[in-house]
Amino acid sequence: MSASQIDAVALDGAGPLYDQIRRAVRDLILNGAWPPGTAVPPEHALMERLGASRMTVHRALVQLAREGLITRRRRSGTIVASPPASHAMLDILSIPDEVRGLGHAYSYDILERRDGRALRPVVALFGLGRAAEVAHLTVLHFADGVPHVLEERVIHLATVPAAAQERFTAVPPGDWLLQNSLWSQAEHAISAVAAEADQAQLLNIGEGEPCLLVERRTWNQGEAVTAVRLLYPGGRHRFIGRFGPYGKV
Amino acid sequence: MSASQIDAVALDGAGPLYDQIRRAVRDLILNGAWPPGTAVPPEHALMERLGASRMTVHRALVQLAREGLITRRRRSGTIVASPPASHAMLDILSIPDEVRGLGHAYSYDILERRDGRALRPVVALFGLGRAAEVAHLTVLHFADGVPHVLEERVIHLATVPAAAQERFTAVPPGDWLLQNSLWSQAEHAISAVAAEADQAQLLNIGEGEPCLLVERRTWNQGEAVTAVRLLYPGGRHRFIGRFGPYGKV
DNA sequence: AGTGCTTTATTGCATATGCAATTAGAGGAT
DNA sequence: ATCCTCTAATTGCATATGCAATAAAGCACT
Repeated sequence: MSASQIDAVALDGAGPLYDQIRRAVRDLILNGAWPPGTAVPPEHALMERLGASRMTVHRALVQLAREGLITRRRRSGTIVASPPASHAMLDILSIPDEVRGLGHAYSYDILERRDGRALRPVVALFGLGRAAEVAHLTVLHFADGVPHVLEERVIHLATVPAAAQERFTAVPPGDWLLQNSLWSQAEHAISAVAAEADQAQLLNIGEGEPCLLVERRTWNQGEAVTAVRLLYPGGRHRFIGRFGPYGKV
Repeated sequence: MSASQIDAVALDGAGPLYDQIRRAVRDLILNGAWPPGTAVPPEHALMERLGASRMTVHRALVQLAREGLITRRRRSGTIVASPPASHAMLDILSIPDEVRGLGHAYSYDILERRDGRALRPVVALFGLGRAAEVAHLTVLHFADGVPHVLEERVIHLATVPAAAQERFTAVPPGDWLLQNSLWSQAEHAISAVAAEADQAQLLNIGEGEPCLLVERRTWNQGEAVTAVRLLYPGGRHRFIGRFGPYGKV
């Protein structure tokens, strides 16, 4: 832990001390200053730096650990955790994982790629400026060689400049983005639609057959990152979630 | 707080003391011994009863408050909270609320009701005994008079005996169950299907049109409570959720 | 180099103490 | 009764202290 890292922890004076500490550390993690794997200063160091008692620092860190942002081990210390790759009711962030989890062999094919100015609907989707540079991608994912899901994706190149050079030959764009970009907020919508002719052909189903459509938009600190539409053949897929009265189980 | 209520708090000796206390109180809430609104003993009372220090009791209760099971106010004390009526990404537990939230007038119609022995598929759904008594209900929900969602429901009468007498004239069965039954676990699945002829007619859409199908099963302490299939016309509905890398936002 | 022992840094847990903030309820004044 | 004030019950927060558990790091000996 370098001096600059511990000096970055700064309180804002608002609310209880333990919560100021919790938010200070949380913000350093969420905005990328402390990427996953970074060592969080030990309680004694934070204690000195912040002039708080150890129990107060402890309380803040224990809470962050419960929230999953950090991992703590006796003697080893505290490190920033890797964000979980799956979420709540929909374990669909990584399509390779999803397919392999079902016991199938995974493969994918980039059908089309076009980089350039954002089209009007994309601009509307994110509220971008008219001149925003984006990458448009169409990807078909297979399970045991059978079409599994059709992905149409837009990546905002101003937010993820490295994507302009990336060919996505080894890793599909969704997984690549998980590892090469930060995101702080996402929104998704689920609906049912009838497959259009070209989509039906790609997915090897009949035109008009019901499909699950998952649309997801992702931002980092208010800046657009990516938007994706995933079209699943309805007969073959269902999303399952379990929960209790007070939240996920 | 009667003596019987505080005497019900019992530790199991497993793990940290604060966590034993947390689980003891949590279990009393989840299994219905302390229904919503019940006063939880003040910290001093629990302290004496359990022989723990106030800070330890405090830690357990603060955590339960963060989890949403109890509400605490200075001087007033601590009470058991009402379970939230909506969950995670899918705010679909109360259809009246859902419809009104969209700005429409809500109404519903019980199309059919049949009480008796569970049919074979229902038995399989829940793993019930062959002789289990259930209520089968078909309900159509309207938004501004337009069909909104078709509900097919099964209620396990052994778990919710009061449902046998209830006519569901004032409150639809989903909402009635929320208020008149306990549940500790639920599972739901979302898929896309084509509307069958009779369903399409009820929903006033074309046969074969894509629909979102939400299937939910609910248990209390391992005993089946209810199962429901909700069929939403696909063109008209989408479920939206927002979340961050570490969970719901 | 490896092997086993000891030291020590770090977190986990529980207690005791004190004061602050909130507000229900008691009691008093009108 | 109504309003006001005061009291006291209850939770919220921070500190200080001590010990336990864990495991990394160092060290001694082969």
